[in-house]
Amino acid sequence: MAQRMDSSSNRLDDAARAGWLYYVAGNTQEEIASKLGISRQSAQRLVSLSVSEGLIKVRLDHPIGRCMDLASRLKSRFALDLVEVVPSDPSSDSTTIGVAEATATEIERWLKRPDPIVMAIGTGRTLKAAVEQLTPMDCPHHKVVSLTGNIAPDGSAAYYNVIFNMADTVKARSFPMPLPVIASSARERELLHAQPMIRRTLALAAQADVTFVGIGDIGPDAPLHVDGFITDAELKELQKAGAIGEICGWSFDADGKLIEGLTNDRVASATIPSREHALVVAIAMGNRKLPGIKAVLNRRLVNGLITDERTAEGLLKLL
Amino acid sequence: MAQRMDSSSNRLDDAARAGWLYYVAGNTQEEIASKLGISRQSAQRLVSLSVSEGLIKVRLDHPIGRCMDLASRLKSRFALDLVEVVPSDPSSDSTTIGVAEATATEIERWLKRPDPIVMAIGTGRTLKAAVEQLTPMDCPHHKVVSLTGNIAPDGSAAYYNVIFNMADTVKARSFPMPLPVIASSARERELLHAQPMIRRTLALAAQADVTFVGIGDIGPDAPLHVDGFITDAELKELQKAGAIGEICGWSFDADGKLIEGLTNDRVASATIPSREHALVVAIAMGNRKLPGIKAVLNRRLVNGLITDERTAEGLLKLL
DNA sequence: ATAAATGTTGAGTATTTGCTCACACACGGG
DNA sequence: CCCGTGTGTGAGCAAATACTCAACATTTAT
Repeated sequence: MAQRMDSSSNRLDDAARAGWLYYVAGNTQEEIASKLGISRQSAQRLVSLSVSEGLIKVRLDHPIGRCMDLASRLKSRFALDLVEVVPSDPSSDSTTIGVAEATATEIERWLKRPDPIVMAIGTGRTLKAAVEQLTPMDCPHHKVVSLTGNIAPDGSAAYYNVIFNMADTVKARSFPMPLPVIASSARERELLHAQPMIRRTLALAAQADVTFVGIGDIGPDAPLHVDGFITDAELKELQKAGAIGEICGWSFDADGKLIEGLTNDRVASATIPSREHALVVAIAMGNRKLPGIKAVLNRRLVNGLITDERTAEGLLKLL
Repeated sequence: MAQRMDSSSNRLDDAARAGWLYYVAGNTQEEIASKLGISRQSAQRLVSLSVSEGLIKVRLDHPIGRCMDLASRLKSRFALDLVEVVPSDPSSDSTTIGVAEATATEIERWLKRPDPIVMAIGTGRTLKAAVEQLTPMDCPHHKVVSLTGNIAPDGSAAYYNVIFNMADTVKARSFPMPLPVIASSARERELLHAQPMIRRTLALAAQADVTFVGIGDIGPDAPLHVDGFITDAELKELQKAGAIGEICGWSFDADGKLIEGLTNDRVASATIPSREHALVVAIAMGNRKLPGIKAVLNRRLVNGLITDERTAEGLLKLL
């Protein structure tokens, strides 16, 4: 007489059945056990087996599901600690929509902590949009320090410096940098950085617990140039030297390596805090920034990224 | 300035995120809580929301998954309490493969119970195959009662009567019916049923806790005819009267209604136990039996069904 | 403007689940 | 035939999860 089919396939069948009863039918493992005439533990093992054997597939039917999938791939691909991928709005070419809100949420998450932290903030349109999304809070125990100078070339306050807005909204102690973004000479930068107050601010920035920076591109519409921090000639020189992006004014090439000389000799911003000791989050989206983001990630300059779906896809596709 | 997007979509987003972290990334709810900066309870609610909102879809990548899906549809469609759908072997046209094993499993499940039960058993090829799959056990506390006579027209033991095989294998107390399947006349049936021993057996069958019956077709190869219980002429008459299937010899039409007169006046089998008080499981598969199964289910003659994938599909497709 | 209705939250608690361990049983080699 | 070896099993326990409740916030209706 035909013997029972071999037990291994039987076991997988049982596992499938148990998994189905558990995940699809919503049975408890004890119910499954009694239905299958086995002990609860065995039911548990079967359910667990159905998962480990890959019989059970869960998927998330929500736009955000895709985002989180991309996020987790970026995370492992670039050894990141924090990745937020927000849904892309196909009908918008804004470079802040979504990421601004997400960044605000992430900033608030840090500011909600009861223990005092030091948060460093870069500059740029994206960060400004993010800070505008912040909910007013009361965080006198936190310190917010700017990584970049807040003086525009014409002597006015740099429009995209966000430290004041931020400090206002969240009532934290703020540490702006009363400096130009790019000094007129390397010598001037040394002098400025030698001032005790600036030194203290720079030191504070260096020990930030968390840092948020934007990434600028060095294309024809480079923000550094559009905002008047660098001249047409300086932009061209940077491009010729291979610069494809900048963070807080520090230009880097396609490998994420800082350009030697040129404007980098005069950038008055604090150096980007080390990702070794803290969370350094880059916020950037859009095709124009793609090569810059790629370079930053490859070079491991940051360990956090907030971007959108489309950009995330681009990053992963570019190998 | 644009306000935060309305909270309902935000909430669903969070739910999706939580659901993703929970089901896809395998985080614990406490981890999710800390990552999202909310309380553990809120994380639990979000996860639960993601499920109840249908954001999370689980599916089973195993042949049996389809079976259980079919089973659950049959269950609700025909108000059944037990449905087993086994995978179909496309390369086999056996009418017992799979269902035999499944039936054996189900029978064993009942026999494993420590409290004494009464199990009624019909007859037929399918049940015979099922009983042959039974694992030897020791169940002296249970009673197994046959629903049909075990005497073939030529006076020999009916081949497909399974009560003896079964009792042997599981060591249960057995109650066969020393009767022909179909008496020679209505009057003879009355006399036979009036015998005290038969009456007791019939009474026992009527109070069975669980019943397993096969379904026979009334086509050209009707088992009743092939096995010699009815003549060619009787088969034709039944067909003309609209019979399309039989259980334990009781013929019924496409609505599941018993044929009046003809062989049904002489069927010596016990009446099929009522599904009101017990589990009555029909075991049947194959296209030939499809109309019969359909009729039985529509008429609610049984509250259990063991069949295969293909047949289950057929049943659901036929309206 | 007030009250009712609705929804959200955290705390506490009961239930459910995952894990470890010791043991039993079958299989295959010496 | 006996003895590893390895697989499966159940008990017990720790962790994780689901549920209930009361308080509070927010919206809606009068």
